Amino acid sequence: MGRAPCCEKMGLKKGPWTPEEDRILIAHIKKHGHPNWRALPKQAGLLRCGKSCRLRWINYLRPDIKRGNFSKEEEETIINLHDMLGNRWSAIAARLPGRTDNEIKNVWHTHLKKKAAAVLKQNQKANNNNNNNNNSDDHKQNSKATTAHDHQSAESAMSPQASSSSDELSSVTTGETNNNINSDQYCMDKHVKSDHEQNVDSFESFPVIDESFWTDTSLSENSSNLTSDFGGGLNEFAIGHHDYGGGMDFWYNILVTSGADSLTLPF
DNA sequence: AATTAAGTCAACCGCGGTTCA
DNA sequence: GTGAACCGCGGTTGACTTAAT
Repeated sequence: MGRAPCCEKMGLKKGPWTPEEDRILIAHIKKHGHPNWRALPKQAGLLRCGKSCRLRWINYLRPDIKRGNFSKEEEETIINLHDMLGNRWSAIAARLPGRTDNEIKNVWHTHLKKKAAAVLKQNQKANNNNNNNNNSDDHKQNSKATTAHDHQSAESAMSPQASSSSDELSSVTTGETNNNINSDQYCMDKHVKSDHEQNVDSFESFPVIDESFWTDTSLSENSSNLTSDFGGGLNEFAIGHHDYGGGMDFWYNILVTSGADSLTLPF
């Protein structure tokens, strides 16, 4: 199927935006919104393609953009989420209010990748020491490492908090959320899991879950119980909406069932 | 002070998914 | 059912800035 070019190249401007262009774009969106990005530049009198306008608005001009350096909490959140989600920048950005996927992507490639690699190196060193001291732990470590994010390259699977067990998955959230989740909320997750604690071992032998398994928040946003046939030894999974209130709408549990067994993983 | 290398980040490109006629 | 149009995403580029020599 032939695809029309995203915009007519003739006469359209490229490169950095001028303050005047910004002003025009902001004024137009304030007045008319952006129901159709392709038509917008023409209506606004901008010599840009719709794509360029959209990008400029999303990444720079939107009023709810948070500018400035990333906090330590935000950086840790990105590392943890990247460990879980891989390069799904928009999904990561959805959990960091005011930050854009582009900004997060840049910060990852410039700062955090190295940081995470250093942590990995440290962990590997520590693991080696542990292995030398106690070889009987090997099996447990390895089986626990076989989780949903295990498909990540070594480069991305760095975080000690998020990568070692499902307990720690529950700590992966935004800096904002970290501030909001108190120990009781953690207990909620842990309690759910402890009900199934005796089942955990049997789930450790599950096949690696492909990245496509993870659903976007937008998908599960409106469904408190999204269930599906999963196959590959799993009969069903469900994504449950954790309503903590106070901005915690993006917190989910994942229920995985296999035969009579089931396990709820906080997400 | 001049040059080069490394780091940063805004913007572009191309692709896949979705919608609609 | 098909194809065109559109949107959103992730990868990449390249201009600019800063640090090192």
